[in-house]
Amino acid sequence: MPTLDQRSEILLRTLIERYITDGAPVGSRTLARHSGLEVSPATIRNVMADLEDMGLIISPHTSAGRVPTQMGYRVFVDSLIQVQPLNQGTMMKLEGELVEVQNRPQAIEAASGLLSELTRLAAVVSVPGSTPGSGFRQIEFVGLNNNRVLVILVTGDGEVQNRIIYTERVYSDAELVQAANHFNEAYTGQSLGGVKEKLLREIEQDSERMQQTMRTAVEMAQKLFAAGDDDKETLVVRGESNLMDIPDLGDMHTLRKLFDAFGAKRDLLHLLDESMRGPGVKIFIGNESGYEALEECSVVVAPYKVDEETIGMLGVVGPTRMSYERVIPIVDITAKLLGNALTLSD
Amino acid sequence: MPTLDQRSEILLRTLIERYITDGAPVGSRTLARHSGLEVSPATIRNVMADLEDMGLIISPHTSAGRVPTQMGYRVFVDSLIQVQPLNQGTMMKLEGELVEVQNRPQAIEAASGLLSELTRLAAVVSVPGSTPGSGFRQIEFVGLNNNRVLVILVTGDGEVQNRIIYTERVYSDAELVQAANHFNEAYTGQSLGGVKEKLLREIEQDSERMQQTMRTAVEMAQKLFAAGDDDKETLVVRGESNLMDIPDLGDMHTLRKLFDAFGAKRDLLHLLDESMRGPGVKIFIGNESGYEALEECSVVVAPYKVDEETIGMLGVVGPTRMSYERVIPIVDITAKLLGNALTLSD
DNA sequence: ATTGGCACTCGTATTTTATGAGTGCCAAGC
DNA sequence: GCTTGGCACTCATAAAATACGAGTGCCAAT
Repeated sequence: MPTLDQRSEILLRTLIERYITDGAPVGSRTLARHSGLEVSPATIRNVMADLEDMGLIISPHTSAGRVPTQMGYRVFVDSLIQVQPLNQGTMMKLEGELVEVQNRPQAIEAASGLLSELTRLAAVVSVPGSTPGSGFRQIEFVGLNNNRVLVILVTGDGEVQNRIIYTERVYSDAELVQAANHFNEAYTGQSLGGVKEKLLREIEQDSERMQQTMRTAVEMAQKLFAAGDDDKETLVVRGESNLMDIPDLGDMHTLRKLFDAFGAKRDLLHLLDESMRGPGVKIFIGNESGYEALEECSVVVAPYKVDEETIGMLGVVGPTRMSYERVIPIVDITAKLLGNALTLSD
Repeated sequence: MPTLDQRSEILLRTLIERYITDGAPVGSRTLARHSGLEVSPATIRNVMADLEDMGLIISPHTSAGRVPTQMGYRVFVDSLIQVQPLNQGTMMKLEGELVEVQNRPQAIEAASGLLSELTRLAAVVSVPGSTPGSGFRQIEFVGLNNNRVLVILVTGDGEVQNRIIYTERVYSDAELVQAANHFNEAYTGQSLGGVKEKLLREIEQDSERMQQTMRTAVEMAQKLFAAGDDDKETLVVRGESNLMDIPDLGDMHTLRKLFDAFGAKRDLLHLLDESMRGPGVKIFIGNESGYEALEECSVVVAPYKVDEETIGMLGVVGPTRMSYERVIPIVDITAKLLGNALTLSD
């Protein structure tokens, strides 16, 4: 990264700020008026030429002003940005709506809604699947018709998973209750991974010698683990339609690809997962994200933590030309508040 | 509805068919060539003038051809349409993917995916909430920290609902188990409505005289009903982005309103609910739906039934100029197959 | 190093002109 | 009394011509 002298920094910053608010290429005269520097447009033109040589700004055509390049934005968010403190009202709103939340889905809903509403961009929140660390708490088997058994699994943090398994024969209610009791007595409090491991060991033993109850329990368990994790980590997207009002993303083709990405969720989820390491707000500008659909976009995300441990990510997707100064603190605070809300309610 | 003679019908039908495929106003010469009638353009112009007087077609401006009005489309779908039998391949695909489905969410997912893929439009599927008729089957209470109790309710059809209730005091595991037993013994198999009613009667009695177990059970029940239905009927929308490729909905403003409607879900859900009565495919053309966001759209929906009873709706949203002849049978069959799949798996 | 001056570029908006599909109407024909 | 060819007319759309002006790069002067 080439080093910039003070004046260049000021000019680059004001250029980007103006471009972000106006959306039009910024010329030397405008810049002279708004930079606060007491120099003529001609001087500024010289500096601008230098900035262009460095690859920080570019002019769309000969007789237009300059616009920031991706690298320009990068420098801006890394070292020039002056994030705005959060407006009193929005702070109140965020706290208000996130505190009175009762459970996890409600919290996610509130956070995504608030994010998209406050930033007027598309909000994304990654929702962790089965919390890996949380222990086994209770299990119930409910017999259905057609050799099917409904399994209800409650984990330590109060999450409920249920899935249906198909069995080879019909089990009586009594058998199912016994099997459940076996689990509940033997494994309560242990981690799910631990339960799985112990069970596999039990299965290794000659099943002929097991008593009937155990056998039933073991068959259930096998089927259960075979059914696999039903609840993958997933992604909530809200306020996509906000992006349709943004002229930068005007052409339908770009927008279509973006919406497809929202629908598929896979790529976005991957992007969020990858940036889970490390605290604080992360920003992907344009193709930094590595996904074609996000070429014209920036992604601003932050991790949210429950009990000091990061369990998911949240953020917004918007045009490269977004108001980072306004968006960053919103994403930052929302992540913190969501973490708090979940810590309290879990 | 003014009656049309044979020739007018043929002309209206071919005009609409051509307009649907080409998207451009249809003139008298084109119509003469494609109607199969052996008459001159001049004659056709006379008929077209009549059709315009009746309000079935209209010309965007003096020197363009004609396009169908809303009323024109209505007449078309009501009496002129010649629905195409379902393509062999798509039939196979529908059956294949909908048969191998294991549970309700999976089925809904498959149906919406198939609908949007086959029609290249936006698919909507209404997902019934707590099935009102299905009986009470089993309940479990799991104590959490902070005076919270997790309630797991299994209904007769194998659906699981869970919600968290807040209690005034801490209950021991034993108390909770006893309370659950009370419910499970007393109410299994009864309708949810019936359970609620009986409980209210129990509550009426002086709670002083109840034994402790009953008291606990009753407190749980009160809290539970107060918590209200968590799982409302909801709506799944898939393939919205298909609509962005459709030139008819080209202007961003229309599209934005449409996507907002998809996001809010309320209006669409209401529309689907209202048309639940009666069997078969229903079509709302343009503002027939009564919602501004759908002004430029048509909605094609059909109810799906489990055990002879309609439990939800499914269909597509697309431009008024959609290929009804192709879409109607797809929606129709998908509804039937989804019903079958759910009947088998429930 | 900074600045005013100046010729030059080039995207955008506006106007002009041309094109042609389609119409309504009329008078003649079956 | 339908049907039809003929014809003048309309008007959206596309292409070409013109005007405008914001912004630039460069240079000579300070």
